[in-house]
Amino acid sequence: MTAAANQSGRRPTTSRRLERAGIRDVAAAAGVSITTVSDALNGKGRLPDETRSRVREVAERLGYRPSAAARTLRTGRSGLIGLTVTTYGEEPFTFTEFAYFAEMARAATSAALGRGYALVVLPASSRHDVWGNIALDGTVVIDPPDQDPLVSELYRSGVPVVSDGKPGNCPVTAWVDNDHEAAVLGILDHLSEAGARRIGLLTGTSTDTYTRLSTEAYLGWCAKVGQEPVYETYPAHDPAAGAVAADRLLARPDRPDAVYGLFDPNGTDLLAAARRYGLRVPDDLLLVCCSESDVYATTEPPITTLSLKPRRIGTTVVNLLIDAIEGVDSGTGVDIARLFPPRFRTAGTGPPPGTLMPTELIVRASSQRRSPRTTVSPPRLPGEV
Amino acid sequence: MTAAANQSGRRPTTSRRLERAGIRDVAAAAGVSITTVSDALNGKGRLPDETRSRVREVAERLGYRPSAAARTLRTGRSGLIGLTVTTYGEEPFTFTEFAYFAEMARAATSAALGRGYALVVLPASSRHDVWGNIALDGTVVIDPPDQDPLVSELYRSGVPVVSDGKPGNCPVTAWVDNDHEAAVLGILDHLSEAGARRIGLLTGTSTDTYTRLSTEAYLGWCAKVGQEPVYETYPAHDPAAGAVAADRLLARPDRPDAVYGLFDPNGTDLLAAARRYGLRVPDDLLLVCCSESDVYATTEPPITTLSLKPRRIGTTVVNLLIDAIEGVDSGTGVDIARLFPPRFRTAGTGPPPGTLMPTELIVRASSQRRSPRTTVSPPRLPGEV
DNA sequence: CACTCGTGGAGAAACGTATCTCCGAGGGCT
DNA sequence: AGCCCTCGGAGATACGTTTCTCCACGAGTG
Repeated sequence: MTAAANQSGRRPTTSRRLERAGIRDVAAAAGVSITTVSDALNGKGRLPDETRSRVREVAERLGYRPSAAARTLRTGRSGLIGLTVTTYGEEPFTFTEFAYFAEMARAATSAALGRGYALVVLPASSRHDVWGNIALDGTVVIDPPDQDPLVSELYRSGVPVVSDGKPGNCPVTAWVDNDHEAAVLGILDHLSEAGARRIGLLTGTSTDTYTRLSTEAYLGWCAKVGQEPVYETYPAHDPAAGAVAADRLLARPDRPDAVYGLFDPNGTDLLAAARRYGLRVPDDLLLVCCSESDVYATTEPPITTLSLKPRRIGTTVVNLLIDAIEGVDSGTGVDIARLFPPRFRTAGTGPPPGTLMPTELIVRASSQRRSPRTTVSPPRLPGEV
Repeated sequence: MTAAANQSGRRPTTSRRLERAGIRDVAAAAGVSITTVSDALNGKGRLPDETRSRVREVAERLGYRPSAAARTLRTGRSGLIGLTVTTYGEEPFTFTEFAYFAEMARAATSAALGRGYALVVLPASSRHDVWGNIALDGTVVIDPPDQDPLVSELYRSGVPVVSDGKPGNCPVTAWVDNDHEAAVLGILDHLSEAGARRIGLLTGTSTDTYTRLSTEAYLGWCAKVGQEPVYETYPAHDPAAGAVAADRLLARPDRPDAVYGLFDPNGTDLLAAARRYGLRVPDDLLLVCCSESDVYATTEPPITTLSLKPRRIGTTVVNLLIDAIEGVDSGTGVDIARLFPPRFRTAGTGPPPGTLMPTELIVRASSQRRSPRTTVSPPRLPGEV
């Protein structure tokens, strides 16, 4: 083996530490060329099965593991996909803080792995330039703000970017988002049907697409049905502010008789606020909030939630991204037409193709006037089954 | 520029597509050698500040981004750390399913990023060999089972491995774990002091360290105080089985008057089972379960939980791993003595160094006989703030 | 004057793979 | 007999860094 290695003209160093076997060593041991080894292991080239299996066996015996770094350098593919959330905060890294992110990230990871890619979770910015140190085939960006410099930088360096959340003004390869307008309108209609006369909204101050589109849909609906808008805003990343805003909303003189909260904790906050003001849910106040958490199935009363189906989003985003990565290939650009079937594409010329995904309203007691008699805090009597 | 590139003797191809600027291009544009560029950008070598800044400026102007792949190939460092959970299931990828994993992974990610590394979440196994395709500087393994082939393989190929959970028979570089024995004994004592006469245990069937050590501690305690063990086991990854096991435990003729549940959902399951059997908590049944979820702060009654402090674990694991990675350096092995101060090392000769971290018992109403009168569902009176 | 020594920097060898090009040897066909 | 075609495989190059080695040169120094 040493002879073979030297014969191939390298490792002139005297101190032969134990090193991982390279493709050269396999070639020498199998008595073939490097090309043959590469072809045999990767199933390329034209080789008789006998040679192929022999090479494979030798490689196995030597414990040969191809160097991912070398392969990446050569092929330009790393099999790595970045996942980042840019909007919410910097360091504390709110990932998995909200159930939405956790679910979405999990689905994305699974989808990526299913296609042979791995996910790297990255912050929008960090002290060390981690981004520059990692070879990424593409990036998934969650909720990019307008003019996100990170996205622009990535796009400029040729890395495909697919965003979760319709991008405001970022040049992304593609995007996926829920149909927020339809979702909000659906909820408002649902609440109206349940008897709501004045529907309030608990929304955020940030400018991300979700907040913006949802709020706009609400305002538009108000204008259409002739209701005066009743809403409170707060910085969505501040949990304490949410409770305060919920309180404010219910303290208004024009107190709504139904509220939709855009963020996950709004449900409990609104419920608590309602209790403070002596409002019974759903009798005096109808409640819906957007959340992926199943704790709302067991609150008192259970709260109707809007699910954004983060699993579907995560899966779709990753698949779109990988399609783009593998489509870039040798051509000068992406064959977008093939990647995104028209049925899912928004009409338009220049802007990147987007996919709108439906949401799901999980109707529970909190938004039904005539609900199966959910008593407020039923004190179950000690007794038998 | 093209002239410069050709002058350096490459790119004989006629079709000059737009390519990312390489270090050569920067060198040519700045009128220095490649070495100088590399040194200037990496702050190595001996260069006058003037040269350094000039090179930096040229690189900036050209939008030069060093190739992570090439750097990795050359240096043998990728800046990537694998994170994997081997025990629980295969495909569904239970990550972030339990709050423990989510918290731990988040802390690990943060800690890694803080030191310039990124985390890659990987499954114990997948169809595509993702492991082989990624250059990993090290790996964090959560709860490795005995004789984990993955860990062995990693260790054999020289990748440092630090495990969360004391490894049974795996050759890891280091490990971190909670002091499960102390935790269980503490809980049992706590329950005894609260008046428990017969303490039951809800535990798992799997052989991971956590389950094993906890169960052994329980059995040992029973033997010591002379109580007959009362416990039920179930496959921890099956949520439905947990409810059934909880029911079994409370249906026994030798029904315990206090129960400790080893897994996150046990609290709600036990609570539900207690209701079914008409047992009041904590009056008829004391309850403690191990969980990171804060829903137990708002259950009826609030349930005492044991927190494994996953954030601390995640941070420690990653720091230990990076210490090992950066300690391996050029020497033949790790300078372990320097990395792990004696105060945290378990005594022993051969086995890998381990760190035991404390847990925290969050005492709530469910484990206190004389609790501050937590009324069942206090109906707050309608009124003002 | 010969010498060392520090400064600033250039050259070139890896790192380990994938792949493009090319080549020899048979074998069948005309 | 000459020619082409396919099979099986070898050689060499490029991917883009980092880093080891070495060199030129000017200034002190004995």
